[in-house]
Amino acid sequence: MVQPLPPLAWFRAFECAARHLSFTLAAQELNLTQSAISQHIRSLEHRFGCALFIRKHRGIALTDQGRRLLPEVANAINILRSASETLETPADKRLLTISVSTSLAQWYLAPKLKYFAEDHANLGLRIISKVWPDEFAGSKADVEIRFDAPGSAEPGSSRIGSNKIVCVASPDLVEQTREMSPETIAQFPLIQVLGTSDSWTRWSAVRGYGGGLNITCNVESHGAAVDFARSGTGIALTSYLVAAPSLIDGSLIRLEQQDMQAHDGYYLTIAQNENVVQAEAFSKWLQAEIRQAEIAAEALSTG
Amino acid sequence: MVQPLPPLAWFRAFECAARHLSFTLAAQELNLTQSAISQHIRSLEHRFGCALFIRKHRGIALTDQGRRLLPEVANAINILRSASETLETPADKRLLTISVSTSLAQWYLAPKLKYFAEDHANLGLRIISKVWPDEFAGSKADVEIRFDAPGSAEPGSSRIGSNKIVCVASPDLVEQTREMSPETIAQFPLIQVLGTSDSWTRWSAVRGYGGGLNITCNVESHGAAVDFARSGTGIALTSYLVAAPSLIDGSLIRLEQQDMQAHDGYYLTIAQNENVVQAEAFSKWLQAEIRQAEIAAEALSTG
DNA sequence: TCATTGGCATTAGTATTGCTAATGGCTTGA
DNA sequence: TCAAGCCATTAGCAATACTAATGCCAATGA
Repeated sequence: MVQPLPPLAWFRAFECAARHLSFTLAAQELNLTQSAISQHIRSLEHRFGCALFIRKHRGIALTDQGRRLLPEVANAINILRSASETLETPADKRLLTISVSTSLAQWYLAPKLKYFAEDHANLGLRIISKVWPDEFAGSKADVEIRFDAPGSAEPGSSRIGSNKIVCVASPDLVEQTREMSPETIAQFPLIQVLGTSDSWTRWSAVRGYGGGLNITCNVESHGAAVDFARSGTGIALTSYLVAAPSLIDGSLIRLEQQDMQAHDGYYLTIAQNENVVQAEAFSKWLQAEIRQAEIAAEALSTG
Repeated sequence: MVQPLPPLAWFRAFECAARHLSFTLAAQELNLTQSAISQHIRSLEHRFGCALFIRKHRGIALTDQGRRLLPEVANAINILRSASETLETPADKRLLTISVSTSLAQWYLAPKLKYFAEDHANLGLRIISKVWPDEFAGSKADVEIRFDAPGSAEPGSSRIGSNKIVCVASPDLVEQTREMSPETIAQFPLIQVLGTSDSWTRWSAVRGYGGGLNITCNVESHGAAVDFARSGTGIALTSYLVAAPSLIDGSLIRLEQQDMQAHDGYYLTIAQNENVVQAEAFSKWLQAEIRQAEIAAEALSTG
């Protein structure tokens, strides 16, 4: 059975106090109070069942045991400190490469990445925007967020966002805020996103609409669909998470209370490498932004 | 400024997991849960800002950084473990020498030391009883408890007990439990402790009694005074802490509600050596026993 | 002689950390 | 298809770390 070693903090307190022959000076060096040092030393002595220092008025002296322990502890601490310093990459030399769908680049990274960057001032960021999933192959990014079908996603990836498909349009185009029927929606010019099965055809089936569809515009991404919709080109059937910022700022409005469950979605993968911690930080930050945007958009549509 | 090192527990978790290539096996070896190991590794990776392991299904592999860190950490841990083992004296080879006044030996250690010994089963105890303070000189005991005057006590010693002097006698001798006046007390044979200024003379002065004193018996210690008082030889003026056990068991009763503040007392000194921790443990135990006895005796006298 | 100073010891209280239990996710093998 | 094995994560609680405050003591200087 492995006997637990004392905490490193106790060893450090001991080594530092022994070097200074002073608890007070050791406290200053280690950014603790003299009380903390005193307690650490005492705990170490209790743990070993022997005194390491002789307490004198205005100072301390090492006992024989303390003298024997000191070089060993100093050596071990030096090894750990050196190893730690070797391992730590200076933050200002680190570059995080993020390969992301243009939709998310446009509607989340462009307007918001500066906030992440502020919190990670010494972290370099390299953003690569891509449209099609196969463009990501061999890209060697630390973080990848690609738009893909469930079965095609990378092993170890996780889906992000609420997985909703919504009908949105510029308020100028539709000139009303009441819920629209599928029949009315179908009368407008429609914007279709290519490369996904979440299409107007699927929308018709889900809504039980059997009439014609006036698809006048095909775009390559949800981000583009949002762009065109904002300019009044037509009604877009698009990803809620991509549309959320525009719903929040009023550039777009939802035309149906009911949303459609998305088949395809955004999948995030983190490379297991020396940047994994930064990649996870970015991933968490982005997903928080998305969630926040979706919640805010939701609040608007029900307020 | 010294950057704090990660806790040793994190390093140990890392080293052990790296050696086993398994968090689960590392947990078994270190007597933790797999969850604890996982969290330690994760914390270490966050601390260093890089991954140390590549997680695979059913196992882990070291990253380049992990491979670099492992020998350094393993070395440091081995140094600390070896140093710790060298320093720890096997408990069953330790002998605590206690040099103590016969009064305390007789009335506290003889009846109660077995309880301390039970809690410290592997600690040898050597009790040396002494009467006169000068007998302690050069005794090289780990703990000394000598009866002394305040000014003569060893530097660094601390006084123990409540510092009260009381009049006690066997209930058979005085045949009453009512408070006795000084005049009545003085009619009885009196037992005097030699070598202390807390004498019947001082008692007379404190009580404002100007008559004669019937001192028929002089003894060399408070413990002996208690002994003689128990056998009905006379009324003893003695230390409350020494008399407390006899007051508790009813062998003696107090004759005055008011006690006299002691001038002399029992002074405890702990040698600063490799037994300091055990000496302190003993010291605390004994003082707790004394306090407990005095409190119990007090409760009886006011109940 | 006495007040001051400096340094260690101790305690109480609070914040932080360490750990377990429970559960989820994922891949592999039967 | 399902069980098994292993890592990841979360919630909750116990244990620890630390500070602030204070006590004690001896040396020093006025």
